[in-house]
Amino acid sequence: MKITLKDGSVKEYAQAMSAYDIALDISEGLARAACAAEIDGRVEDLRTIIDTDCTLNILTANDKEGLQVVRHTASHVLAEAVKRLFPEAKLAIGPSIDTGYYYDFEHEPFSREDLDKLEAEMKKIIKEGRKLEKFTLPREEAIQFMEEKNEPYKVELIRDLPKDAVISFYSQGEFVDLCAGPHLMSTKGIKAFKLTSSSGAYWRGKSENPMLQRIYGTAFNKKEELEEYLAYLADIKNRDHNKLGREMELFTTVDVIGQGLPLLMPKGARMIQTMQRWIEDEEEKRGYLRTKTPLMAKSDLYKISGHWDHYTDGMFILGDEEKDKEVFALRPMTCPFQYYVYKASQKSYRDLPLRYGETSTLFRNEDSGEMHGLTRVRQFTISEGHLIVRPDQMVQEFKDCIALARYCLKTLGVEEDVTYRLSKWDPANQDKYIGEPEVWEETEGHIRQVLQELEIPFYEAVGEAAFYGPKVDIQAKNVYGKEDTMITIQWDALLAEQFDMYYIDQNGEKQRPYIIHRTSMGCYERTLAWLVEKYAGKFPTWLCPEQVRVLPISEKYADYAAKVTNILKENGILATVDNRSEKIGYKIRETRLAKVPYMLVVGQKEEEENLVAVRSRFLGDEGQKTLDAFIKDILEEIRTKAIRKEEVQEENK
RNA sequence: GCUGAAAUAGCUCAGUUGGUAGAGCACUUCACUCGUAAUGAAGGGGUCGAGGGUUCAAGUCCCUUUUUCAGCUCCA
Repeated sequence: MKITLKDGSVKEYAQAMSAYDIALDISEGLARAACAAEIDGRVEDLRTIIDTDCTLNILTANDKEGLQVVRHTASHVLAEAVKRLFPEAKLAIGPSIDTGYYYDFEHEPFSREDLDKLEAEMKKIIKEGRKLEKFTLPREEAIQFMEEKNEPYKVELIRDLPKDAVISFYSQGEFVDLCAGPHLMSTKGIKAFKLTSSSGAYWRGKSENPMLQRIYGTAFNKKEELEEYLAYLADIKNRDHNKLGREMELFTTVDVIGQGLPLLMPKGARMIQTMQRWIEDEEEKRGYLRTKTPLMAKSDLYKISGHWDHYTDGMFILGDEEKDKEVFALRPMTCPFQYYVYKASQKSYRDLPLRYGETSTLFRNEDSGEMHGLTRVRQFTISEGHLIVRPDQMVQEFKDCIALARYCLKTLGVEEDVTYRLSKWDPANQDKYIGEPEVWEETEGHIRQVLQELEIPFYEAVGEAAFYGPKVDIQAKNVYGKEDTMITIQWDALLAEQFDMYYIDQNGEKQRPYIIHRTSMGCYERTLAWLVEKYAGKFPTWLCPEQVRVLPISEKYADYAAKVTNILKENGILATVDNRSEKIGYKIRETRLAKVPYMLVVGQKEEEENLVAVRSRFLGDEGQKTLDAFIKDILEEIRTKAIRKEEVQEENK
């Protein structure tokens, strides 16, 4: 609820609220309060933040901001518990995060048993109902205070604060922490919490800094909410592509093949084939020309492209520059290969734009700790493309690339699940990039304008550009909330120069083209992973590696089942038959667990009348149909790439 | 790359202080010929991720290594 005060005085309001046992903490520009108060005869747990404009925000248990205050306070309680049980630990930082909170400590790694002990200690601290009180110190005294407490990380934090900053601390009994707040007034306000995990984390997020131990926890206002959240965590594990994708036999990994080199099994490979055929045909319709270029090249090529200077760590290099006459590298991108396709003949301004597309396998030597399922791998295949365009065509072509990307997202049913990022260079880190600052500012401005004209909501990120140009990245989150780039569209006004690409204009003069680097659907492996998690394995029919399974009631009807299956296959439908001598219930169970959209049960009745009994994932038992009618319906569903929202909810027995 | 955890049958997992490797599912065979989420019986299957060490004896203890997971860092 929000209350605007009549007289505009926080202090007067504070007096009035004291009737409700609400304590106010009035300081620089902002007043904060938190309490348990009785309102309208009901006791509610309230946390309030009062702005100086005297609008009172009462944060109840359901407010996101209120919950973050609870969590931040829980992190202080955690810090106190650690100090009590492990006095030698040094404190770093402990903020609230989307899913809860964490606190970093300099200490030996914590075990699960340690976390359990810490939870018990936190419970005690909460029960003690410690009052949180804020006080401030001048800079030098604050530094001295933390030095006395032997907290070097805190001292470093204070030293980095602006010279004129007011340095605030919160105490809860004998435990004091450097903190800007806000906090609950009492530790009693933490109603339900849990320490979820611990792991190493670099001090201030820099890998050259010492590694601290981070303890993650979460907190909620009600026990039920905490339990719901923990159940949710367990549930999303079942959608995790890395688990479900292996269970469904979409992919696997093998020790002796190596990290980041997943094997796509028949079902996963079939899904990728379906997507690849679709994308290649769609790009053809949009004026793309196919190329197929080598997976490796001499180092000379990468020296021209700039990759040898900017990206050798990320490449697989074959050979040794000192010993070998020629050194090769597996390609980490397709750009220069397609440039040489362009350069193979002289181009007129009339030839542009030229849109080259390639289903391109790339190799990137990711650090060993980075590999994950199908989303971070060392070899992957991407719907890559480069558009060579005249500067006057650039904006329109860039828009068309975005339109193609959006079409792909819409068709896959994921258009609502992405965010658009304008990835810019970092002016403070210019040696990571090529080209002049003015060019960067200008091209970033063009992309910004394109996004605005298309009315696409986006955010901007410094330091995320390619070394040759800014880009639009279309980002998606996995089930755990971790973000990955799915699609990228890059504006490149520089590489044509490096490769001496040109076209002849109306006046017979050489001109530099611009280049758009883009993906239409992105990387097939990563997209597959995304779809597994989006649909929990229950893919739209057109994407399913097995669309129909024919189930004869008994072996007597095997011939009819085989006939039905063959007719389906002749119609391009991915169909299989289960001829085992199992009961029909058993076969149905297995087919459902395999998430096959349609099963056709055939027995005596069906064989006699040339029918099939349809049971689908969407509607359950759909009754008997002629085979022709079924084929007509499913082909229409596949042709339109329909995404059917309805699913029969049945228990996993 | 860093920190931590893990690796036992195709899968999910059990395996006490070191003393002859287990279950369920799956698989194979046989019987049953079944009408919409698990028919019954029997059987096969393991250098306990790999390499080295300690010991009379190692799935178990130690070292190295590979892979997987969580997190950090990185991701042109």
